[in-house]
Amino acid sequence: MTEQRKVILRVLANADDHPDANELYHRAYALDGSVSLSTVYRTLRLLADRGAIQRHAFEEGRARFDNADREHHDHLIAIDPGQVIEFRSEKIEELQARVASELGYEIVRHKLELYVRKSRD
Amino acid sequence: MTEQRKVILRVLANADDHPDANELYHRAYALDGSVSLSTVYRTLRLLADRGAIQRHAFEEGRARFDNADREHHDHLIAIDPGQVIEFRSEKIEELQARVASELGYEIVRHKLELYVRKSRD
DNA sequence: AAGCTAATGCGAACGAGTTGCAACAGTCAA
DNA sequence: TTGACTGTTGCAACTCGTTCGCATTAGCTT
Ligand SMILES: [Mn+2]
Ligand SMILES: [Mn+2]
Ligand SMILES: [Zn+2]
Ligand SMILES: [Zn+2]
Repeated sequence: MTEQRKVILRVLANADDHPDANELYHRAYALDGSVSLSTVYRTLRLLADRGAIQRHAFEEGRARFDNADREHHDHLIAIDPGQVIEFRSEKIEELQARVASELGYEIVRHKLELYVRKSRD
Repeated sequence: MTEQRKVILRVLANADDHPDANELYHRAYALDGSVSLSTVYRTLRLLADRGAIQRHAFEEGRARFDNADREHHDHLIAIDPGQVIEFRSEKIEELQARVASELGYEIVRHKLELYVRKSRD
């Protein structure tokens, strides 16, 4: 376990938003100037492959990351400010499983993203 | 309306899968050698901005396109062969709206993708 | 302390998509 | 038929997030 990985892991653990690789790099670099962007990318890939963190590809190119070991949840993305809100609907999860099952499949993973704006009423 | 756009539109209309830009380029080029990849990209963006076609970003980088004027549906993606199956669940749509509404938002668009494998039983 | 392995920083390469630009095609008015 | 105007094209060069090759280095194990 190298120093760089420790720092990146610490930054990830303390993140309560959904930072992208570059943002994580800057936060890590602020704590330890020996962290490079390459290593951030490599570490993120490693952790995502192991399932230790979650990689999301919202609608804007770069990937954003969810810190470790959270229970499953889906995302509601406010379009104007780009804010990401988490939610979980047991009923939706259940219905998804039913849809898949009726077609002869079982769900391995899924992605549900609601792009929203504040409702005016 | 140029010849190139006519060809690209024809290819799109005849596509019953979810081809990416490069695949659409090859299909169009086969019909008319004067179609370039740039024009395919430009035409796809134009059509997507107008809402005439749908752009999807499944989990593999490049965008895939749904041909025109279909009613809304979501996707079930079989992992092994990469096959894409369409479905629509009125109940899920409804629950999504409710979740958003309870948080003070209204849905502008959403993305629901189920990554599945054939269930063995 | 030596040796081995795995991880690092750097810069170059990648791939999907976009863009600047000069050539070109349609459209319409004279 | 000509000419001018406008929008579209192909091509090559670019962008941007991410990955890779490689020589160097850090961290274990002995
Ligand atoms: Mn999240
Ligand atoms: Mn579809
Ligand atoms: Zn879910
Ligand atoms: Zn839907």
